[in-house]
Amino acid sequence: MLSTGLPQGAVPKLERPGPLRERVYEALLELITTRALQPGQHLVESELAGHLGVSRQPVREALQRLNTEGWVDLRPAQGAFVHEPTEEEADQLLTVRTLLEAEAARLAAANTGTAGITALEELCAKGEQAVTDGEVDLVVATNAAFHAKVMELAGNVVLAELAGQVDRRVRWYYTPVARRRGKQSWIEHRQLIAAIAERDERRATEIMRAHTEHTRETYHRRERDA
Amino acid sequence: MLSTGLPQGAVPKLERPGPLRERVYEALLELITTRALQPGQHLVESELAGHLGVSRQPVREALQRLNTEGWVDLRPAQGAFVHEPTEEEADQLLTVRTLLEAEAARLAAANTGTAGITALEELCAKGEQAVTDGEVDLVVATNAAFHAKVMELAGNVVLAELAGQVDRRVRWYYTPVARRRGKQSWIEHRQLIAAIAERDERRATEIMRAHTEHTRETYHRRERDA
DNA sequence: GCTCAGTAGACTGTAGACAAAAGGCAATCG
DNA sequence: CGATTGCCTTTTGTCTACAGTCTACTGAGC
Repeated sequence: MLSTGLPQGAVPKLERPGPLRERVYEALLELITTRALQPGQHLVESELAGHLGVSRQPVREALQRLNTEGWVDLRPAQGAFVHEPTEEEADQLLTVRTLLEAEAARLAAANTGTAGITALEELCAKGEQAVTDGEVDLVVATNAAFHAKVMELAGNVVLAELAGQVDRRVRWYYTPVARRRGKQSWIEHRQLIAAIAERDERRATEIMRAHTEHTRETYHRRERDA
Repeated sequence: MLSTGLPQGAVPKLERPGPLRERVYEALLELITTRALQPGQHLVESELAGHLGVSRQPVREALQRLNTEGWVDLRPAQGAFVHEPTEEEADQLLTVRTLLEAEAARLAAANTGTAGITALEELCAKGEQAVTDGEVDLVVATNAAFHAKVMELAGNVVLAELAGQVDRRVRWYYTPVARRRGKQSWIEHRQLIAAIAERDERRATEIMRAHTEHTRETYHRRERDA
């Protein structure tokens, strides 16, 4: 037992910077997803290293990880290039996402208690408020949080990890789309919550499947309009 | 046009050693999956480096990749440890595998032509032969090849990549199990081929789902027997 | 005899240096 | 004038060295 009078939560383990490669990884991912680094662009290690104020090594390690996760292509003896998404790949990725999210919805319906329902409703309310306020960035963030919460309630760590990666890439490809469908999206979220609350696995699966499929449709509609 | 009289296929691009980190990665993965490196074991970089005849750097990079793929746990400032699979994790992994394989079966049913069917039948025949001959290792390898072929016929690269990783880990956890169910497994494979040939997506999905679920049951039965 | 502080060892995290390979450019030969 | 070949620059791939940190052991004090 600690004899100090310090409250437990107040000293959260002496915040340490964490491995440098992690921070470089985060930074690069941020730069890629925000389009600061454009698809196809050649990433030079020494350049990035100088720009971030670290040596080449952490940059290398971050690039390797980004490579295995599909964000950059690492051509041997030539360097790293920001991955260029193709139509086909985006479609395939969305198919997988639909699959994972639908399963998460099913598991969430099977496991979730009242506490989880409440949390989902709060996120939903927050998102709807953001839509009416027209705060686009907040809408997107809350949407991501909502899906993450469903994934958490599913209680499958492996599934969550995979879905996390797929989701982030999908969001990268479909950024312009996400901003288009605000209101309808949250109506569907409400339906999903209802299905989970009633522990109706089949309905939760179907609603989530339809929900993510709508994103695909919106994308293709945008394609035709453009 | 080349004016040399060299036959095109005879010089297959001058097989090059490939990046060192790749080979280290392959080597370590082999050592882990074959249980030469046991779960929980502490992997010291310099030790591995000396053993493989390379410097620490490629070993580091290989370990990082193994970490992101879930084979080793990388505790900060302490080193790499071979991941110790838990009951829960194995179960979750199997759930995800069922999901991915079932979807692959569905897509394969939607896309596959006669050529693909033939290839599957050949693999199936090979597997059945191996079962009757009692060549356990060949059975396992052919089984993996069969599933990989289905995944290829599905034509979804993203799905294939995810499934490849999940499959390999599942096979690691369930190695003892895989050797138990030989004959029944290939009967189910035959049913799957029939469903794909008839382009019956729903039936293909269900057969594959049942097929992978049987693995889980066999595992739990083994648990009780032990 | 037990606990705790101090110290030594080992390992990782990071930086810097060197060698090898690939691509581009210019000069030269047909 | 065009194609080819050789050189040069740039960038990666690998190795070695150093600093920070954690662990485990030893010895002294209670």
